[in-house]
Amino acid sequence: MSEDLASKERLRLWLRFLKASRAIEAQIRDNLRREFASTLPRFDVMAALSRYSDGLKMSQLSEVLRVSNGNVTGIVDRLVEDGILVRVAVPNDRRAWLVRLTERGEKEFAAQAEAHENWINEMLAEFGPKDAANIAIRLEHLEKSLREKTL
Amino acid sequence: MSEDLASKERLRLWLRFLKASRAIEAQIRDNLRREFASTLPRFDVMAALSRYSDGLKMSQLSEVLRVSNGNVTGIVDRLVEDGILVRVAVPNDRRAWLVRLTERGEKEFAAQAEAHENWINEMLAEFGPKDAANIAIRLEHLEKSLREKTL
DNA sequence: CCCACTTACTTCAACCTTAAAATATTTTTA
DNA sequence: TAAAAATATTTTAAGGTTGAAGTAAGTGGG
Repeated sequence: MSEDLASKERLRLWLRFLKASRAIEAQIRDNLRREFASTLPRFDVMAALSRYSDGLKMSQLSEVLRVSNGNVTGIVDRLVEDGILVRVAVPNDRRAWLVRLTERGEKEFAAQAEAHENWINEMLAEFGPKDAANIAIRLEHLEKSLREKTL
Repeated sequence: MSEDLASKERLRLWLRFLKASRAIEAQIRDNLRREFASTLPRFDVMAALSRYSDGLKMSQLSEVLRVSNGNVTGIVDRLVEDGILVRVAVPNDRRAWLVRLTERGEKEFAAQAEAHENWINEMLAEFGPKDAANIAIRLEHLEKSLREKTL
């Protein structure tokens, strides 16, 4: 089983994949910290909410981000403290909260998102638009097949 | 700047890339937890040390893994408690420690590494050996160019 | 109506992570 | 050689992450 050559090549692929992914992520974290005094998880929450202007319930947010409920609680707590988000009560269900970007949060996210796109554009400069599109589609397939396997 | 189409394609590529990478990583973490009651950072430390049978100094370990010094301290502490690693004093330098796998640590790592290779092999089954090799090389370039940019 | 079940969210304990400060030791320099 | 600088590591504070346990509120069958 472990002398299978294809298996070794796939392992090698994964190790490269992980290394590249971590390098890019580290750069983004660093930039967010230095230029916006923020973090990637905070950015992720803002990005998710920017796509839902009506807001999301806590559970929907953790679903979208694929992280645990308790995790979202902590990040949202801090973003609310900072005036980036608001929690709004949901009519007819006193258990649930709707979370939305504040006006200030929207402005802040717009600035961060533009910078973020530029960082990526520079880091992935060696990929032409066609290459980028092709690989993106391939990765989409991979991610989908993984999701099916994990059902 | 942000209406550049290539930029949008690269951003899309990065988001797919990150999603796939996180999905694979999550699966590995889950498997490590369930089958070995362990974690990915612990696995990474063991993997690094398995390539250096003479051991590594703490600073070398954090260099190889590209994580902070303090981080390595905590993970190694726990692995030492569990009998997976030993800290050995370095002659002529009382500041430094050499960290090595114990015999038990080596056996434990061998078992985990084999399982790990099999998990990857299944998850990346849709990549043939040639594809895997090609993409791996491409990612190696990417990672190298990122490292140069960050110098 | 009420008791069991489910749902929405928070809290908790343990671990991971970082940057910055602290400690201890070695090396360099004045 | 004493003081300063550099090196090796740990500690600390703040945040992120999870699974599991806890709290509160809605839902439904008997």
